[in-house]
Amino acid sequence: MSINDPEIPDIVIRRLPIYAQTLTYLTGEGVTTVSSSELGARIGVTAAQIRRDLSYFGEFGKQGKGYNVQFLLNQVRDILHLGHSWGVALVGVGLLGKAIVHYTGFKDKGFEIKALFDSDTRKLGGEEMGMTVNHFSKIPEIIPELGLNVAIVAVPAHSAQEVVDLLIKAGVKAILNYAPITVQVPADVRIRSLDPVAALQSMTYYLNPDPKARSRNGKHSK
Amino acid sequence: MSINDPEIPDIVIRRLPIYAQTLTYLTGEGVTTVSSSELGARIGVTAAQIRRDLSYFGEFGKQGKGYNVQFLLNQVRDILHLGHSWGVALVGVGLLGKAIVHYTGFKDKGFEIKALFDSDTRKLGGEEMGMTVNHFSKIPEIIPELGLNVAIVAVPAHSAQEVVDLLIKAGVKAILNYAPITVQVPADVRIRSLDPVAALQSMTYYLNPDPKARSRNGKHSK
DNA sequence: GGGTGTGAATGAGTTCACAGCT
DNA sequence: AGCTGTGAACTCATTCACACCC
Repeated sequence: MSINDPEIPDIVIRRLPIYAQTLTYLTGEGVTTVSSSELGARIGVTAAQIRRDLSYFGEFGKQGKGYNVQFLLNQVRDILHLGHSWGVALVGVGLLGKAIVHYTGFKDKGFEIKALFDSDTRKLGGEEMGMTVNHFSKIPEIIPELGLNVAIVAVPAHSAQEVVDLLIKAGVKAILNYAPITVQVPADVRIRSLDPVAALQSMTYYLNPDPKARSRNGKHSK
Repeated sequence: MSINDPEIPDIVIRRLPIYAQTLTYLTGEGVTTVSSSELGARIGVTAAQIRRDLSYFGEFGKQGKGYNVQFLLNQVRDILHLGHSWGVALVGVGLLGKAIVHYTGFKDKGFEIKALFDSDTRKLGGEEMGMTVNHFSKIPEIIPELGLNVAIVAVPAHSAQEVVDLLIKAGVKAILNYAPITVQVPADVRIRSLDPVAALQSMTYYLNPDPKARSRNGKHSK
């Protein structure tokens, strides 16, 4: 029941990292015990949802008491396989790619970038954080060699599908995509896309389209 | 019916930018007409979902024909209020913040960064792309002055809530949050968070926790 | 008393399937 | 013939509400 139960909804899986994150902050604050309603309030979901989500994986709480923060955090981390460091390939070493390589958050959380790829001949052979930049064509060789099955794609939209196809052929099973385009992957490969512009566009729907009018008549203060 | 219909599910709104993006690529390819099944195949959703989503806003297609790509794109852009440029405040000018300022994708898509804020005294008064870096304390003054109601938060987790509170008091109604923490906002404010680590963690659930074993016995090539 | 875990009820979102238009 | 727009059916997700336990 713990190994890859396909009946657990993906939407539940996507909430687990938020639970882990929040539990981590709670340990940092010295909180040892938390109830589903306290945790829910902190995350912005209902207590029932927290309890239902966790119930897919086991019984982690104590009636009348709540959850032991450290214990629950360990459990969630186990479920997500966060116990060891995952090696990651980064494709695309432009402005965004460089910011990603230098961001310490990945390594701190167990995702260590171990190989860099780009197609720009001016970048090839260059170094970032002690790693050589290899051409796309080296993907089929280097990725199996290093045993990587996680990749970050930070290339322009027009080469994203090509890059993703190469990665998948090389054995990658999880892809974080920064390119603003929908990429096709087979069912046994996971992909998540981060598109800041799409996120902004989905919020402007709710905004008054004429901000000048709003600021002029002072309606901006709620 | 076109102005802020609250019965339209947010999940539909969040798909519209993807439709707009895909329709934009289609115009670039010279495609003039598209059916719901073609568009769905491209995006990875069903034809029925496309038709249902669009039906919340009007009747944009022609039976037996499909949708005119340019017309549908214009309609979706109107719905999302993408017709003009939105002024944006950026809070946090660290590595990530700098990458954001220099990324041309925001301006190209109508989100123009017009003010920079940070709390680090070493950065204050400095410039990025011709804009001065102001202290957090200037938020209540500068944001209403420029009439901004969209903001990007790229500060460390520990100051995210404080910054968001300041922004909201200054009139911001839409926030793109890069800090890996859940931030509380009132119901009339929209917030979307981008957390690359959380995205990766939600995928490792599906992966074999021991990649060494996988690469050793060659199971990576499917 | 306080809080979990979970059947049952409800609500939300997706897909079916087809009438109707071109 | 081909494809939209949409009631109706269905599936999936959330919330209710309570037995049970600490």
